[in-house]
Amino acid sequence: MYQQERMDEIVKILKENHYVTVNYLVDRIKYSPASIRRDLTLLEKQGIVTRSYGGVSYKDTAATPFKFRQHFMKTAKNAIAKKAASLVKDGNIVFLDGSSTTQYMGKYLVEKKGITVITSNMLLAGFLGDHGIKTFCTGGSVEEAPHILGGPIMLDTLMKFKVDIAFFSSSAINQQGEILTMWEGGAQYYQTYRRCAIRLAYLCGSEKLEIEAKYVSLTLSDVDYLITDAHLPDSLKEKYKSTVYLYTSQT
Amino acid sequence: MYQQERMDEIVKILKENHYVTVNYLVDRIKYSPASIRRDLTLLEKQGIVTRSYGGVSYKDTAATPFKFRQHFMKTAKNAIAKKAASLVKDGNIVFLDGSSTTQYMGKYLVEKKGITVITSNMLLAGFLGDHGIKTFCTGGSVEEAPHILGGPIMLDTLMKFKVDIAFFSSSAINQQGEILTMWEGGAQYYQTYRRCAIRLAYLCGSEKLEIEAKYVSLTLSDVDYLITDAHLPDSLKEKYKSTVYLYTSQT
DNA sequence: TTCAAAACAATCAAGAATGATCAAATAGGA
DNA sequence: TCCTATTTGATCATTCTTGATTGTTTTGAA
Repeated sequence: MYQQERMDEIVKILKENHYVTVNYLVDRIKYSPASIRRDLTLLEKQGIVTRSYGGVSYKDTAATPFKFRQHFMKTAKNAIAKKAASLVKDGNIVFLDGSSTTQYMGKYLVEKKGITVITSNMLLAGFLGDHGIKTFCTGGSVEEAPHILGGPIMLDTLMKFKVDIAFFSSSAINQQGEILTMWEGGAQYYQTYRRCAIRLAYLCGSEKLEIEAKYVSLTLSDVDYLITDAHLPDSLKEKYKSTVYLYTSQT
Repeated sequence: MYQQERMDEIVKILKENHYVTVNYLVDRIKYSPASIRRDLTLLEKQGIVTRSYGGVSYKDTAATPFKFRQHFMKTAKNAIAKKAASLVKDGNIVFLDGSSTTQYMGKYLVEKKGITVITSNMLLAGFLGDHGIKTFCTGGSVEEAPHILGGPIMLDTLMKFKVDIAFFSSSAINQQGEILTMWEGGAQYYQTYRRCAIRLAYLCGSEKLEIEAKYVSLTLSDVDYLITDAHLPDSLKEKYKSTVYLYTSQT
């Protein structure tokens, strides 16, 4: 059994149980504690699980809800969001996906004139609507995070719009400039964004850099803007500088 | 058992009981009071519980990102909502419109097994999703009330479902049993509900009775259930008793 | 207000889990 | 077949958790 296979097994077990001890995994997978731990370290890095002393739990974002407060905190996500919002022109039709980074764009978007926003984040939709922005919610199935929508209905609705600029975020981006996701359906989402939007902006926190994840969706050459708070490795910079506008926001 | 698992257990116990004593937890979880207390300190820090001398209570408002408290107040709307929810059978596909009355149905619906809910109320969608109900949000344009969706997108999405029972409310109902609305597009909504749903239930607070409004949408003979807290005039009772199940809920 | 009992917080030693390191085992390619 | 690069499991030092002990705070009754 290889590492990847083990990690798949661990995720499978966690989907059934939500929480298991390391010893339980050692028992079931018949590998040394050291190897299991290594797998868990990786899975945690990919954001799939949350480790705790003695065990692991499957990361359901619903367990750690954040209230929709539009702080003016000096976080990395905020700096990225601010830069991202500056790409929106008055009158634009804008799409924001359900990621936590795009949520931070809310408070910067309310200052724009005559824009229309489509989003799959219900909290964000409510916030923008409340602040006088013409807002559409995509609809769809309520996912793990109880305010994010997904599924085919969400994509169907999105495709009804001619979007000027779409903002999204993903699980990871690797050395080759491939935009990756941890879950099977993810690729389809990003590819739909690409089809619907004239300009596509990828928001990438530094924690997502040079990490591997399971599924490939787009490559950097598919996006028009890359907004990050990290310094990209030179290999990526060279390779994509002709296709991607790079913005590095410092906090 | 490790700390994380214990904390999960504590939250689970609190979801059932709202308040428990520390000793009770010690008894049930079979760990030392010191450890239980440590767990509680952490849970309090995370904003999940509130400690008090001798016990803990569950802070359920923090658990949902929506400021959506489902009171058990003895209001008229509540009585109507409770009766309405009793019409939902386990496994049903249910539609709830964006009216304030249907919103009260949330807490009664979380007790049903295997139901699917479609709604144009974003707060309700979040609440139900958070409580483990398979939930779809219709999508659409964010209307005056910043958590209610409407417009053609909303109706398009709704029409994708084969709904067992739909619940809605309107502005008024007149002496002739005509269901009225104050705004131009309203009729189209109700007519769509009728088309999509096998059974249609109309929730009618007493304040809506025998009032005139501008636009006609359906008549009482189009709906299967009329749930109200008011005594209908005999003229209406007579006229429609063969087609409508009438429930009068007293507060 | 005072007092005793119960609950709580702080501290500590023992034991368990973890991370870092390294040698052995394994896989893949020449 | 041999060689190299990677993966694995064992070892050991470190960190974390736990329940007991101690002293402090809160509570409710006198």
